[in-house]
Amino acid sequence: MSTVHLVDDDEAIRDALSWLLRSRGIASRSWPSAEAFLADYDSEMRGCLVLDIRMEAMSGPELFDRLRALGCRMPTLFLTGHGDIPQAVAALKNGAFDFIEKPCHDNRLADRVQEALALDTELSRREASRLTVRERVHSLTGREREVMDAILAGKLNKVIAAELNIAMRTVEVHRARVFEKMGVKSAVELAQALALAGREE
Amino acid sequence: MSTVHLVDDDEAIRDALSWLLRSRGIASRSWPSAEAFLADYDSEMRGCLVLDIRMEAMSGPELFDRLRALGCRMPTLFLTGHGDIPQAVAALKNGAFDFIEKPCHDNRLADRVQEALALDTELSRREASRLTVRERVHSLTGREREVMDAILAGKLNKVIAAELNIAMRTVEVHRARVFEKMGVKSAVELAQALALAGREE
DNA sequence: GCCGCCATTGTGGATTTCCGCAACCCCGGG
DNA sequence: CCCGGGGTTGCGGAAATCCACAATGGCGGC
Repeated sequence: MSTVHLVDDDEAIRDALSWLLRSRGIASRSWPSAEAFLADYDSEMRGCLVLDIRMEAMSGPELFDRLRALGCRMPTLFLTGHGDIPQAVAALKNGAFDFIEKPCHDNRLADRVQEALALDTELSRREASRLTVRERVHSLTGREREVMDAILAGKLNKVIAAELNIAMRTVEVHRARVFEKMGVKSAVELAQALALAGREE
Repeated sequence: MSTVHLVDDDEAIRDALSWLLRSRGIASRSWPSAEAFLADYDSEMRGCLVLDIRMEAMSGPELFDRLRALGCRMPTLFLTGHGDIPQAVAALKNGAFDFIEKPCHDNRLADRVQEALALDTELSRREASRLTVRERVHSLTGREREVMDAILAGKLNKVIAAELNIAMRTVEVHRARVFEKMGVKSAVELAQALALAGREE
């Protein structure tokens, strides 16, 4: 699953890199162009990206932007032979994981790739738990969501009842169902679950 | 308060930049060397840093590292005449706000400076609230902290009492004092206050 | 030795929360 | 027309929280 996705139009480089990675026990797959990769891209892909900056037709940064637009969040390393500073700055500020000049020490590159893979693993874990919470929130009915918001605002059931113009008993029922659907046992856990899932990107 | 702190060993550049900023209504102050700035540095300073990369004696990045070690978190823009990519990459990965080559469009630089100032304002706000929470936590006695942790773990008073081998009444007292000292009225608010202050850096 | 802070506990009552049991209304499908 | 889901409500009781009032003991500092 955790794979290095290599996009470079120079076959010699693709081969050299995939060999280097294999020697470290890292799986990789290569594409000769941005277009080719886009055609194969699947949001389930896990691992990291290693993109050449200059390629015929679509460039590495452009591919990166397209992938981001598609929701891809894999850590991305850019490789360049003749890059300039604005390019590097733009890439990093756009969220690239690294920007490396060719040629470079094999070890340095492989190390960074490994860090990128580790980061992806971590990000995937967080993304998964965030997704779980989102799904659960989505499974709530409208009324339940209203009640949940009020609970998170620290309001007492009686206050919530007054605000929504319903009986306290009804609030209790919604409250119980919110806890049940969200998989928590108390308001504190609910707050923490949402805080963890909502923030910290 | 919000001031641009300019460090460059070229007086002409210092003058040009401070003039440019003044024309935008932005206050600035200049230093001719990293050492001079360090001597004046005060952790209360607010605003952003604009550092020249290459200077006699201490370089911009080195100054940046020293300041970080001192707790300075002001957004930092690096200016360079002859920088290379690894330098730019290293600076940004170290948390620099931007890395700009001289010469550059005045507008571009001034715009970025303004963004940096805005970021500092936002960071200062968050830092302040985080500090408040930390102080409050610090004002808790040992027992109160233990009880607070248990509350955040969603435990019932009776359970907490059993774990700490004390009467439930005592837990209630601690609980009340925790809420009071932390400035919240419910466990939910407590959880949220800590979640906001602890995470999201 | 007295004072203040911290930790501790008890009593008793007002308030809230949590729940099982039972219902009713409305509405969109099959 | 019956069924299911969503929203609603009542009753009543067990359990928990919240609090005012009251009090004891230890410990470090003046």
